[in-house]
Amino acid sequence: MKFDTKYTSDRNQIKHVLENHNIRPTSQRIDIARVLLAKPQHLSAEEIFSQVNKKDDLVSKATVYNTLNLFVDEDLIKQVLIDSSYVFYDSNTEPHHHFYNEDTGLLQDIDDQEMLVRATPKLPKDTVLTGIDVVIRVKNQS
Amino acid sequence: MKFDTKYTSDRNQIKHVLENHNIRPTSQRIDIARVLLAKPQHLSAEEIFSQVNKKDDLVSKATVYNTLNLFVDEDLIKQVLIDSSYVFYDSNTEPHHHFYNEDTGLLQDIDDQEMLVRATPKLPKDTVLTGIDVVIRVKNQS
DNA sequence: CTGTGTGCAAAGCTTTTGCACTACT
DNA sequence: AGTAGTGCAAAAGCTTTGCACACAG
Repeated sequence: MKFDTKYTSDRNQIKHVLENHNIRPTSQRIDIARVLLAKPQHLSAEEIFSQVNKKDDLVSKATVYNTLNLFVDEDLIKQVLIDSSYVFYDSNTEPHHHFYNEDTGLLQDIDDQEMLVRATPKLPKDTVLTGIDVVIRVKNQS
Repeated sequence: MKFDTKYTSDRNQIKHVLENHNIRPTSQRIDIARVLLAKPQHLSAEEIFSQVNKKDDLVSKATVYNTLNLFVDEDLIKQVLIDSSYVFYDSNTEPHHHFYNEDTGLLQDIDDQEMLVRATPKLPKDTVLTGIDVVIRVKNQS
């Protein structure tokens, strides 16, 4: 698979990425996207908030949350649910799954080629598939 | 597989179930377990809180949360993470996976025999498996 | 009587809402 | 000038903490 060109720190490229996802590129949104799109990564809302406001207080927490929800709705990023009230935002929107280390809190992608899910259950009546989330939980060898 | 005998509404049986899981059977804990163990089901903390306090206010919200965490730690129930800040507590602790209907919010078990997961990725170095969570998201046919 | 365990009010989080403001048309 | 979109303070909601009380040894 070709490397997705959306990863960048260039404000102008980010502006185009946002526009491609039907998101008006305001300065707050560019600041937030700039943190997320620096590379494929998993960040919590809190981490994004503090990275965005590293220099000065530029963007409020409410805006960070609302913007992340917007990005998720527009398929720019994905939510990954790991732990009761701990949500990660994943800049990689390709279908993929995760390792979660319960000791360290580290979240790690599972290489697509290594993961084979034969999920063949009949869906409930009159429903269509929207996604499959797999989290493999591990802990450190004691 | 034999039907798990832990499902019951009998206070005395519940007392024994709690003791088998190293949980002191106080009246609050029996009230909470009684709601969960009535049958295999998925309930949110809020639903459990209101069912427990249906008649009078018997158990505080803090105690409901702390008790649910205790039950999870002692493997009496399982947490299922579905949606940003929506945690279900599942009285079925057998390994199994879930359908989640995004339109209705309904959470449904996937029959073990219908679900075949060939998860063969190499675990991260020096870690051991603790669990695999699969959530298949569906929506109503439009 | 002492030490461990328990329940819950209050505190501390995380997330959403409602509204003043902005900026396109 | 009107209307849709935006950002954020304040509100709401969820979960944990810390401590007074209860209970077992």
